[in-house]
Amino acid sequence: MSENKYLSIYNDLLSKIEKGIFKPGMKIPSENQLVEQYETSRETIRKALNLLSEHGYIQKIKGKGSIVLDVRKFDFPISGLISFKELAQKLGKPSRTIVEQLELMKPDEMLKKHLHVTARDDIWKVIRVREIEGERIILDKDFFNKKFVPLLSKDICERSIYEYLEKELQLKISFAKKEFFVEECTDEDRKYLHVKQYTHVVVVRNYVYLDDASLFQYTESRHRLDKFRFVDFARRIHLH
Amino acid sequence: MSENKYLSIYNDLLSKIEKGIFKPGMKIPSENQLVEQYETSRETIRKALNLLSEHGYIQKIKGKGSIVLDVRKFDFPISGLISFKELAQKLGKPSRTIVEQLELMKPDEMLKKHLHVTARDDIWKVIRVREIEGERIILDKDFFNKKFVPLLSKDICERSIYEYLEKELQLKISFAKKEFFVEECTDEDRKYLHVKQYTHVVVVRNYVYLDDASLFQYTESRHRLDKFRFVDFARRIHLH
DNA sequence: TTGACTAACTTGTATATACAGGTTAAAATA
DNA sequence: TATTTTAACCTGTATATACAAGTTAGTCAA
Repeated sequence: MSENKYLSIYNDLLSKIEKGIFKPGMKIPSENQLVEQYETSRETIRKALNLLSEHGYIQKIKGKGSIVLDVRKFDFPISGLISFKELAQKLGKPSRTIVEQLELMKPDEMLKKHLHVTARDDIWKVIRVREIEGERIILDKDFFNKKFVPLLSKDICERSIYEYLEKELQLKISFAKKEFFVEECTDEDRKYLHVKQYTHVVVVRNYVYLDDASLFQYTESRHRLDKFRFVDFARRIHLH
Repeated sequence: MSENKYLSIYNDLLSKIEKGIFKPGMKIPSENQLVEQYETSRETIRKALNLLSEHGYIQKIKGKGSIVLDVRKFDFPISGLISFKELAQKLGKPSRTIVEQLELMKPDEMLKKHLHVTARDDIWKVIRVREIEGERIILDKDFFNKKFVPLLSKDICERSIYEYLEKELQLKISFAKKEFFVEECTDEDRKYLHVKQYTHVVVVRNYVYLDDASLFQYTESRHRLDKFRFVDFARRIHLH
């Protein structure tokens, strides 16, 4: 599958945790045992285990071993970089994406600021509504610099833009910065979303960067208050 | 300072980024140059650089080097494990902590569920209000298992519980899981916070774990809508 | 029986080496 | 001059070794 040894070991162990072969509270095999199982060196095993640890799947305890953490209660991984399609698949709820707008435009002041572009650049603007169990919950406004994304179609936007960007265009999405806050409903929110009686929406500003640290996408994701949920895992660094 | 080589290098490079000695967009010295500067091995340098990369301070580019990312626009690090005291210091705004309640109690059903305790356990309950620039913005409800925290005082709660736990009790706080959502204001919210006209609050459930993966603290942090802000950094894993 | 010690495990850190593969600029060639 | 090649960098991965330090269970002695 993967030509990368430690990543494929990470993936293998992760799937064993997700499938429940390794259960929460349980010890996974020691580093030396894994060295034998995967026929590799200890450092390679440690790279895989450290990734699991950083992402909150295991806890390493010096002298004892690694135990599996309980992730089931936190099975809503908006944290990290995951597309709506991937998320919807994990949730297992009937969901749908409706493309409301798709056009090439010149950047306004807001975009010049958020997407670091000039008036000469062309920008793809995509407005999509995410429907979960028949309710219009999320309004996604995506902006791409045409320099990185020459062509977009309604069909691509309905399926998964990420899949298109990574598989077709071979863009290497590397990291994202997210900013969360709450804002009053705009007319646009009321137009596209079923906001019910709510006066506010949760806004997630998402800045997505490529491999070479160039900003190529800005997304504003507007969530209906009552349906918003976000989960985060963080480790504390002790300087000792 | 630190007896740990790669962590002290991480810290040193981090402070150079924060002080602006290494500026955003700039290349930091190559791994081999850092090997000479710090008189250590390349793997040790790489451990420090990988930490910086995971935390969003630098971007490593194969064949080229590592460039400093722009963190100034994201200078509100609620992400990660940071106490209110540490946060307030970074913000540089006048802030105050008011202890509204401090008592030893038996767990109710909610706590039995969230703190994984039995009816026999004693629980410290701390209710504090965080005031920023004179406004009551955040309501923190902390619950500690007495097994881990034998004694608490009003004085400790006003200063920093974390500092007390880590420095005095030598507890090793290791990781936390956070859950964000929006909820309708309760009477308690209205009693303790200046909620203004708002009908909802942002709730952050915080589960804090020690070194050995034991859950020792549950916190419910209730933020006034308009003042809530959260920032997140995430990297995408490519299986290649 | 109790307590101290020891041996055999565990993970954590530091080092060295080798090679793969991306980047860049200078040197060689057409 | 324009293009190709090469050499010297850069980071990424994989391996091996050594020792530090925490945990555990069994052994031995008081």
